[in-house]
Amino acid sequence: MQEVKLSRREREKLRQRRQMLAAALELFSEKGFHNVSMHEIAKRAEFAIGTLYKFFKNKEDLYKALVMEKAEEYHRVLMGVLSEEKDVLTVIEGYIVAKSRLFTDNLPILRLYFAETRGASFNIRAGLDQDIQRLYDKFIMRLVSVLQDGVRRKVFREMDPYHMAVALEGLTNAFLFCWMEDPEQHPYETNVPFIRDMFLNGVLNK
Amino acid sequence: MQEVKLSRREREKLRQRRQMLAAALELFSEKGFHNVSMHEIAKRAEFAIGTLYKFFKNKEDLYKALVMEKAEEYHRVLMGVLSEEKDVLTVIEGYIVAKSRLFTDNLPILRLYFAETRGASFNIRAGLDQDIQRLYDKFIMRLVSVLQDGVRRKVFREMDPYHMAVALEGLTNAFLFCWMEDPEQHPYETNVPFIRDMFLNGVLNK
Amino acid sequence: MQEVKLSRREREKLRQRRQMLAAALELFSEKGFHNVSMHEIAKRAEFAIGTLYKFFKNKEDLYKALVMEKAEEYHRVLMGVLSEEKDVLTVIEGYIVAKSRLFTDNLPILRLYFAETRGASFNIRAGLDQDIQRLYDKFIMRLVSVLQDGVRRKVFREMDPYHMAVALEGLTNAFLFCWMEDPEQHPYETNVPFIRDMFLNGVLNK
Amino acid sequence: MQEVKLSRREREKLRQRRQMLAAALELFSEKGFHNVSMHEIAKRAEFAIGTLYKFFKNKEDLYKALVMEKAEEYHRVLMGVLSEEKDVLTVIEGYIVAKSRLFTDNLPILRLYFAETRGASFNIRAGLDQDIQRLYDKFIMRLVSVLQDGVRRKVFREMDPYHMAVALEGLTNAFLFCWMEDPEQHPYETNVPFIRDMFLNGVLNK
DNA sequence: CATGAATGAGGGTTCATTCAT
DNA sequence: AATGAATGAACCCTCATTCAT
Repeated sequence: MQEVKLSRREREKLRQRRQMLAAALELFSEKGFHNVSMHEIAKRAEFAIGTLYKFFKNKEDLYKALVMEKAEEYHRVLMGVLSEEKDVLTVIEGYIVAKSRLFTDNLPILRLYFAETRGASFNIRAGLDQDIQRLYDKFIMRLVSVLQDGVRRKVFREMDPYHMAVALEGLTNAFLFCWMEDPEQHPYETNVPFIRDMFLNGVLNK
Repeated sequence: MQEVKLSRREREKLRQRRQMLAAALELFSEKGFHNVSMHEIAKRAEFAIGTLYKFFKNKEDLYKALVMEKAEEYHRVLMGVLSEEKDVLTVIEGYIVAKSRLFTDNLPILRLYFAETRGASFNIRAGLDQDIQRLYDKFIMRLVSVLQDGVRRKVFREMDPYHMAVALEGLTNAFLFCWMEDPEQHPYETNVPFIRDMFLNGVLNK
Repeated sequence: MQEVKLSRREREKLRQRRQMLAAALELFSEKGFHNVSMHEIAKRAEFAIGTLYKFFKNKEDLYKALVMEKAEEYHRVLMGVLSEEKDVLTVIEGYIVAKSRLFTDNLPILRLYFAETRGASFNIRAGLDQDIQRLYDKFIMRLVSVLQDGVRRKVFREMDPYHMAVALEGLTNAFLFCWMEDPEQHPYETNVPFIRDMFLNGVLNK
Repeated sequence: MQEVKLSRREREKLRQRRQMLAAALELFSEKGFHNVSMHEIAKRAEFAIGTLYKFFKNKEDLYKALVMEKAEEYHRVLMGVLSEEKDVLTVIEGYIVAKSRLFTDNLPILRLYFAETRGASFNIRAGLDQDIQRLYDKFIMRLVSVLQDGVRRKVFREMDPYHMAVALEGLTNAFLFCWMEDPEQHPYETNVPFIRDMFLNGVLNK
């Protein structure tokens, strides 16, 4: 929508920015934040180092932009799925499928994403943590409300829907981690139904 | 037992080593591997930088020693629990309890532990990854064999025990992460039974 | 000739490089490789340490560049003299004169040069040794062939021309060392004819 | 003579000192002054580092002791030869032979010796230079007086005997350097007569 | 406005030397 | 007297960032 309004100059800028972020993503996911230099990024993106600094005020800022951008994309996709007006079970399955696909399509960013949302996020000083956390909390709240709805409709047992959400997150992440480590051995097609059944067995009203 | 044999000199050495590792753990878990300097660690441990290098031949070695030491301790504890000669359900519950306690008692090291066993560890070049991975693989295999036994005894449904293990890991980790982030909100006492029920509902033979 | 083509930028670069090498030469010849720090060189050359590393990838590289540059210059000059189409005696005398002048004009580099062509250069790990050695070997072979020519033409006695070359080198070096240590006492004007006579008395056909 | 007076304690001390110097010589001549650590020397000599420092107040002192000891030995030997009551020609030949033998027997120390008396002696700060220089000057003066005597006796031409000495030094060193670099190619047996003839042709009265 | 040369703080590491035991 | 653990100054080098062109 708003894209219509962009001048040629602004579009060009955006293209350059994307190019830089893409180069940075490649390098960061290959070698990690601290093992990549700004010069390296500039070179890979085919810009001068000074130009890089015109777009991002420092290395941390670049990193944050990179992770946030992807986090927002994920957020958008997953929130979209959770907001569909379908019955709970379909929504849940849809969520599992969508998340799996997200992983499958974006392997490189995932290490970064998890490095930040989970555990090992001391790479980067504060700030980023909070922004991502906020996004993630919003998402969890949405998931909780979907599950709560399922409880209200007696599709699920009487359980704390927050716990249910945590369980679902744990199950999906665990299998997707397996897939990340060895895609052949743990294919998408086996994981998705297994996660779904495992989850539903734990929560469905008998 | 063997400690009786240690000379005063050796005991002193061990005490120093522990002091250094403790200082390093504090700093690494506060700021991450790359944001901590050897000088900083030496200072916090109250030794000269040269003394630090007498104990650990370089920064990576120190880090590896730190993480491996803890990993081996966890491995020992959890393997012990999984090897008890009790019925499967008791063993599983015992495992959940033990893992919870391990987390509860060792919060600082956990970020490091997860940074290494899970995804985002480009912090350290190879080597460590592999050693820890090997330990973790061994543990998973033990867990798989416990679950497989449960399947054979018809306690559990006919399911791939590896998948079951992944599911159990996913559930425990997810709840323990929650606890890590906000211990008050997600107390140990609520988490353990929830994890257990969630897991068992998914796998028990009806 | 080719200098005409250099852009202002390139000329500036060259000037800086020369400045750094000059500073390094001063310091190295004052205190030796190991007693000079890169910071010291940078400071004396009036550049930041980082700039120094833009030009030379490490300390050894800088040292090697310094020594090789001069070695090549000497090589060029002396080879030139030995290649002139004159009678052997003139060429030999020309060589003695040229070598003396080279010493006289480049006192500081000489200690380095001798440190490398002669004996005591464990300062620097391999590599340089070989490159310089190769250059020096080439030069000696040229000298040998000049002397051999003299033997063929019956100007010199029937002697091993390699031995003659070694003798000539020994004589020139010895006198030039004396001059290096005390230029007043052992002036160029007395040394040159003495070296020539001494050498010729040893080799001339009577 | 004075050794008779040494107590057992003092003899033991001397033995230790020699052991340390021997270890240091091995290491220095293998790797050069700056690439050998005091710990390394202590270890090779099989003493504690502290004991090393009881004998030599610092690394430079150890180095100086090492080089001076050998220098004095050489000095003694060569001065002895030059002081024999024989005719000049025999003395000169004796000197060439003795010097050759000294080289042949003490290859390891030679690189150090030349590093200090010639050219590349910035390894060590002043002090050593002067002491060795003084010794060497004494020796040269002795050589000069031997040669002067030859001139007086009309064995040699009317030449500056100092120049003659320098020439003799240059010739012997050059051939001995060749031998150092490739002992097979430049054997002692060919070098000695060549040096003698070369020198004598330059100086003998016809 | 894009560029990339220049900067220098700060990191990991070594090793000569001291001193309590 | 002999020891060797402990020290910390100083080294080489990297890289995020700035700014004149």
